[in-house]
Amino acid sequence: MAWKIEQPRNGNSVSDHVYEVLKKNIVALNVKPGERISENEISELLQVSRTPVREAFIKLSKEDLVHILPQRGTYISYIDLNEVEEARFIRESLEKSVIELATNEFSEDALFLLEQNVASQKNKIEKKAYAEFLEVDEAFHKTIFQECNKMRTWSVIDQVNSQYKRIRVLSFIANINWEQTIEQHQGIIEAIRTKDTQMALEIMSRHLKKLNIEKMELKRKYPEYFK
Amino acid sequence: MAWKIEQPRNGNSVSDHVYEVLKKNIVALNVKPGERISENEISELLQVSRTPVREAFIKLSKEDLVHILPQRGTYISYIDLNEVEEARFIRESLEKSVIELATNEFSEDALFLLEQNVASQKNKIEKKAYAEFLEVDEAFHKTIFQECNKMRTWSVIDQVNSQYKRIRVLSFIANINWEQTIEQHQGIIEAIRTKDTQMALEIMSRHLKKLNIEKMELKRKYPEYFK
DNA sequence: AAGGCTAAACTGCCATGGTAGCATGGTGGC
DNA sequence: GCCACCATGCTACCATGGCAGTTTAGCCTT
Repeated sequence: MAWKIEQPRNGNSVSDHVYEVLKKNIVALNVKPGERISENEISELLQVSRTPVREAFIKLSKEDLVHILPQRGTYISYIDLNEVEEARFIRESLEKSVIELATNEFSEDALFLLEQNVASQKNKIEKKAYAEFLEVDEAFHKTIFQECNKMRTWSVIDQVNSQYKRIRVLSFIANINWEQTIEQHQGIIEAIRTKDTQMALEIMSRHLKKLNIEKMELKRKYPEYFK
Repeated sequence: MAWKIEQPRNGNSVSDHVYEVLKKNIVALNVKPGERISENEISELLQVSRTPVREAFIKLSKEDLVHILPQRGTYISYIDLNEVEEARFIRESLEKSVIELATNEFSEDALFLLEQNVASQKNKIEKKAYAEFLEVDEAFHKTIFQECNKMRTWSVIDQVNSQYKRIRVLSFIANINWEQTIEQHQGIIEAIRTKDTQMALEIMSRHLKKLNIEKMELKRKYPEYFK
């Protein structure tokens, strides 16, 4: 129930703005799974009419972040481990395909960007700025897709992964080891640089499978968030 | 401009109904890329108010089937070969990952379904029922995902592929050889049965790369549909 | 005290009206 | 003939009202 709504709408339409505010709050677990929200409630909260709110609900339901029951109510979805696993499966498949491209051809400039990014990651961890770390982490992967000219593929991942971003937020709270994540990122850079496809595939695989180990533990610790 | 709107709405909401009617017509190329449509026009055509039409437009724009220019108009998207290629890339990646699962474990019942499906494919081709063939073809692939318990992955493909379904419709008109497609389907079944992962991967790869060859030719033949 | 009924209070859904932004076509000035 | 200007008519966007279906609360009956 601790909504954060302070962000301004940068040129976007009202509808997009509502969508983004809601999405951020859901993913950051500011609003708990199972909680009921309504068009009226949100429209008052954000001082807009019900129409854009409704449109935002529809978009969110397409990503399974909310669950609309016609004439009954709209609820924040519980985290569904089956769904998270399939999101991970999809992501692994696509990331592997792209990293394979990356080990064949990758510009120096983009490599530099990745290096910079990892430096930033270390910085965020030291400062214990976990939320910011997550963003930088995402940016790392996104950069690879960008350089391979596969931005649409990235947007597919981005969509599917709103699901499991919530799990990563939980990981923070549970304090999983981040050093390993950064090491893996450095390994990926190295593999791209040396054009070692096998190495890249293997690291990426392990990198994304980490989540598998965490999942069960998190569900045990925070059962109220799960289905 | 030859809309087909006769289908009844089966329990769906009005909004979903409008969405599906529009999507089918766009994919089937009943309405040409570049053409302008408006909330008013469609709402009159389907005898509903503008709200559900607008919601349908938003959904379609998420799949890049239409292009919304705020305060200006909404246009049917041209077929963008770059986009089609990326859709193909995504599909190849995911289909390969799933077919690998399928060669490890697949029930007899599901294998039987696939056999039946291929029989149906032959039938459709003989009857020259091309539109129906496309549906059965889709069902073939869908069945594999279903058996592997990866329906969400399928829905990702389904979404991304509305793009290139339009190309397949064009393929009909151009009369590409369908026998090869059916042969490949049979090959996939055989590979699953014998648990021959390598064979399955290779056939699937060729199966989906067929489109690559057709693309350029189709663009040459029907430039008015392309960007 | 417990169960059953009704009415009020919700929900999301759809219709409709108003508005700002943009395209277009025509007019007047040069 | 050319161009700046403005009126008109379009668009998607958002606000608002009414509605049918559902939940819930409270009263009444037993």
